[in-house]
Amino acid sequence: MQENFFDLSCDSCTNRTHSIFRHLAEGELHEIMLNKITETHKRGSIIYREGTRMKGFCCVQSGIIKIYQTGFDGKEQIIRFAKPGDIIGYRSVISNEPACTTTEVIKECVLCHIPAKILFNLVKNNGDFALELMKLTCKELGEANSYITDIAQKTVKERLAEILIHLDDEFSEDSQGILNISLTREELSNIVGTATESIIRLLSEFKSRGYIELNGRKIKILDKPGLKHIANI
Amino acid sequence: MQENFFDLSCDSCTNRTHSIFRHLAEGELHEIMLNKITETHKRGSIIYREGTRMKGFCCVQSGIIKIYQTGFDGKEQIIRFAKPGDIIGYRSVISNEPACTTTEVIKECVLCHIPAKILFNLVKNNGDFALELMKLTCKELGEANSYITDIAQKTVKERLAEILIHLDDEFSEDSQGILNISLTREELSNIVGTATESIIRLLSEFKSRGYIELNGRKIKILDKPGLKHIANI
DNA sequence: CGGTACGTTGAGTCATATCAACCATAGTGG
DNA sequence: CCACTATGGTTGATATGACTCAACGTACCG
Repeated sequence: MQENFFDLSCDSCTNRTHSIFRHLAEGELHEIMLNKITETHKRGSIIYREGTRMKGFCCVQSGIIKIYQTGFDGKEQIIRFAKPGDIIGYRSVISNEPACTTTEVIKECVLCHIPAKILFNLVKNNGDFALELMKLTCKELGEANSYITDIAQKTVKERLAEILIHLDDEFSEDSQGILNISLTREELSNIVGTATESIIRLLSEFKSRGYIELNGRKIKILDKPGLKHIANI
Repeated sequence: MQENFFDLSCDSCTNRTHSIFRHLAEGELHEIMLNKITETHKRGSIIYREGTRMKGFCCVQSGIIKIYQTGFDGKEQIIRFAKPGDIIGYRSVISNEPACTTTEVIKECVLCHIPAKILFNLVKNNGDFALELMKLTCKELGEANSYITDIAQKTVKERLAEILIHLDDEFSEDSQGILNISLTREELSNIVGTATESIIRLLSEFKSRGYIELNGRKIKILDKPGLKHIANI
């Protein structure tokens, strides 16, 4: 973890225009800039753990973070990823509960840490921001609900195909189908909710059938419609 | 569906003090009362279906509603239940997406239908309400995340035990362990995410081991700690 | 050069789904 | 009033998807 003394101002942050902060007044933005701490975190470092009382939340400036829960036997279940423009930790801040997820850097990232107080003030005093944040949460909730249905009803093969589609949508703009996120087989299995060996077998099946191309952790989607068909979407 | 001409005023609604509306100003409450429509819905009736564009949301005055998603092959996955004091449909209103769940009455209920506009105004103009609603959404999101982990990692037996615990917590105050909600075996299987036959077999196993007592759809919890142990919680 | 983490493959096992038959109950219509 | 039908519940037999275990290959790193 390394503190940056030349913090990027939020004004010039290229993520802001797509983020939750896009409608803030100048004063509000200024308030954030005065109070935020910007840090670089290396791959593998933990931002916060399950059970932590959060004193603030984070805005992702660059990099990728995996957000997971630890199950009874210690197996991690990846809930989602955060990428530039996303915020993490806000859920626990708002509901004032200990964090129910652990967040770990999987691609070196720059994070802006923002105190809880600022979030509360924004929600209370800026109706548009409150609505924006509500929309975000509601969207996440909808996705979580859909994932419950999927995991409960679909086979591992269908789920893997679906996850590949989602990863492609989220992480491979203009890269011709190469997933711009590097995951171990075990991490893939922790998204899908299955055993590592199952993922390996299914990936090589998808490869042999021409749906994907494999090169270590690089995965290239060759036949997206085909995968969609497998995934029933 | 039957309209009640003598709507209960929100002032005197006994649910309000525990609900999202507990901190509203008098004027805001009055605004709701002027615009709401109160209706009685019989068991089995659908309040809204997946894909519907919502023009408002509902506050549950009495009864129980099941909220589910329909999977690829038509099998329903029950996401949660709504009981007196809960609100339904607000997620789609806020995120301005078509409803992603279907809601069906499982115990005759009285619902207050409230226009979307009122919800937006409250979020925008009443910071405390916005915060309260955010808290609710964040709590639901946390629960959804936990359920993803459970469904992905626990066995059917563990999940059924856990669901029975949850149903007991939610639906059997002062009824000595008798679940105050009547569900078919199929509905139980649609919560747990398994086949009806599996539920039947497991319920009779739990019964034979003295964890529960069965009488048609009436389920009585005899050994809650035992069930918690099975569920790993 | 050995160590550690990750990836792969095969074989065996088990939990759970599926299929099929049957019973109980309640509501329906002639 | 009784056959008729629909719905829900139960049980047993069978099939299979997915997990587990074990062995081994591979690559990177200090």
